[in-house]
Amino acid sequence: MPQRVTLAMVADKAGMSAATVSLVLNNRAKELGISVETQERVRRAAADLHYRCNPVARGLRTKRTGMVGVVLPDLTLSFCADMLQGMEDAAVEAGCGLLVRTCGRDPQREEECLDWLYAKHVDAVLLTSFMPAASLPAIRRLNTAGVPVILAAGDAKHESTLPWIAIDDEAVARMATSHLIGLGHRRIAHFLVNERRLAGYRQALADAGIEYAEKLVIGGFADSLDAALENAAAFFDGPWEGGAITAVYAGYDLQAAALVGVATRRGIPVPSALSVVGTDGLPFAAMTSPPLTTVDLPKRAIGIETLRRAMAWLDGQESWQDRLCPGTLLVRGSSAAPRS
Amino acid sequence: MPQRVTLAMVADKAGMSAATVSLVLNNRAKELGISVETQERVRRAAADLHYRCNPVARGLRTKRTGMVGVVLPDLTLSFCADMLQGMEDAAVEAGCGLLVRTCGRDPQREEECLDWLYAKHVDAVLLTSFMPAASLPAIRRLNTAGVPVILAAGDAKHESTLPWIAIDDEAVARMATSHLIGLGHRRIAHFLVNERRLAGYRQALADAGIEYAEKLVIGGFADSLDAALENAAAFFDGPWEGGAITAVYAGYDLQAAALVGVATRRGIPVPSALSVVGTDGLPFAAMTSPPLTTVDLPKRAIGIETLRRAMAWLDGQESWQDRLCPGTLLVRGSSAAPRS
DNA sequence: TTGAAAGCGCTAACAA
DNA sequence: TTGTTAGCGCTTTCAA
Repeated sequence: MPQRVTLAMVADKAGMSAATVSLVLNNRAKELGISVETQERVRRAAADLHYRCNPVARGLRTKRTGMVGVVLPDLTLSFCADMLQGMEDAAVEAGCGLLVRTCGRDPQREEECLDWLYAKHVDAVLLTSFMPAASLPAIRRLNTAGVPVILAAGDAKHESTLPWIAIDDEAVARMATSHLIGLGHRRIAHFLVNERRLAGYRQALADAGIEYAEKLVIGGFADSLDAALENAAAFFDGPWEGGAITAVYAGYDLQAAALVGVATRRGIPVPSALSVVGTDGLPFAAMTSPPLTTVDLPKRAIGIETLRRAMAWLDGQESWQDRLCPGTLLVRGSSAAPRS
Repeated sequence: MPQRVTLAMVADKAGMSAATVSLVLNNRAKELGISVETQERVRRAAADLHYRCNPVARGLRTKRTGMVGVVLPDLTLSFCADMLQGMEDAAVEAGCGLLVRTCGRDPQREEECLDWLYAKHVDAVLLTSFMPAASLPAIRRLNTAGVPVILAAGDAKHESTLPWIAIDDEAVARMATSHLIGLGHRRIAHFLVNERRLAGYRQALADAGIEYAEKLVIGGFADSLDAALENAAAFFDGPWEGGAITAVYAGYDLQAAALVGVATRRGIPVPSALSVVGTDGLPFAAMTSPPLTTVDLPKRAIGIETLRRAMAWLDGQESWQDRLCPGTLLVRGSSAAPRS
């Protein structure tokens, strides 16, 4: 197991002191007026030896590890995985590493993750949380140590106290609902996700002069296919009333897909007897038959944006531009005009 | 921005030397015979001050960063994301961190990722690669520095030269094909994934005394839905011959789902006119109608296993038990006996 | 324009 | 049984 190449070895080979080598390799030659010849010698030696700065030693001095911590609920959710991929894209660009941790939906584990990242001396933390309130103490601990924590696509409740990048849920829901209204639907049910999507749904109705009816709003958020199928079955057995409702803004793709599946199985043709619109843009939304009309969410873009914000903060540009990201309506086969 | 607590501060508070504190906190008190009272004092002080060892400083001394590098093609693929989640599960258990990097299907980027992790001084690397041959130099560089590289669910070609944990593709394909044969199918097409799955498919046929026909094997691996749909269309226009084939072992869920979709659209009932079996156990496989019969792959388990192997290696247990992991047949709606 | 020296926080010989 | 000492490899004044 041969030694890794150190600064001292490069200095030796170049016949320079380690200090000079360090300066040159960190591109501070210009500002300090180091002779071009010296620079050449140093770079040459470094290249010859394939020198790579040891970030551990550097970190000890500079108090910067070049690593950003990421806390996510679950990589198994394609939403999270996509966002993480975005963060990774931006991390490569920024030259930093991503230290990843998952915590399910457990606030206690979330706090543990944050504390663990604190101990690891990451430079910043990107957090996607359903309830950041619970781990506020850990967040504050990080902040106190100078580590920014940025909320990515998280719950809105703490948007005011923490920097964040989020999905414009209201616009997303409005877009989906308006699409259905534009097709001619008037009685549109909504499967609840959160307050903001509900608000968007209501707004779209209001804009079109359609009266809001509470009984058309269906709760019981499903986080598994089985739960979504049950919700769907209950819907057809109840609120749907054999056709009184001609369209559903399902709020999220899992539920939307379940509705399409159950409808098909019950001989209710989609979209002719019932239009269904989801939200998320998950892969399986394109695989149902008919394929799902949905609002694609910019998961990857949010990841990129969040990482960039963190880097900007570390560079001293505290331009805390919190941001709402829009979605994109993908019109596919599950929505159409109601049959008259 | 208050100082973080250091060992020296704990030593001060406990009225002990830093060395002693270090020893106690690293649980080496017993072996060195440090008095119980001293231990108590030290632990108490550490707890009072909320001391957390600085892994950067420790890393500089011990040459261990407590971080494992992970190189994956793309987190957007649920296969990769699931495996990463497994690695994370095991990493938490092992107390180490995961430094994640993606490289697409680009061998050059793969090599860059490996070199980057080398520079970061990770303790081990877990690699999922379609063609590890290309980055063998980078792998050797890591090995030379004492960093093990373990192949997770990768290509088999280099299984002999690198430690690996892989999917038992042959068994998986045999399982899927045998399921169809068991239902009574004799003319079973296969969409190609790799040599081993093909071998498993052939073996199942041979076991049942069914003759292998090359024209039933269909190439053109699809890595996008569109490509898979095209493949499916071509299949129905060609080899299927209006019903000569009663079943397909599609080799991977994306292709299987596309076949089901296209069949449905063309009025070919699944499974009564055509049975379809996939492999992967991807989320969308449960959302097609009918839901897909598939062989679920133990993505998460592979992730766990790979990380554990890496830790075992670092602990000096070089028990290189390379391992083939089996899949699990999930019988759902897309497969049934052929109508006679 | 370059080098010498100190020290980041920790661990591991070696002393005591 | 505990403390002293000497670095790990790097950056950063300060001095030359």
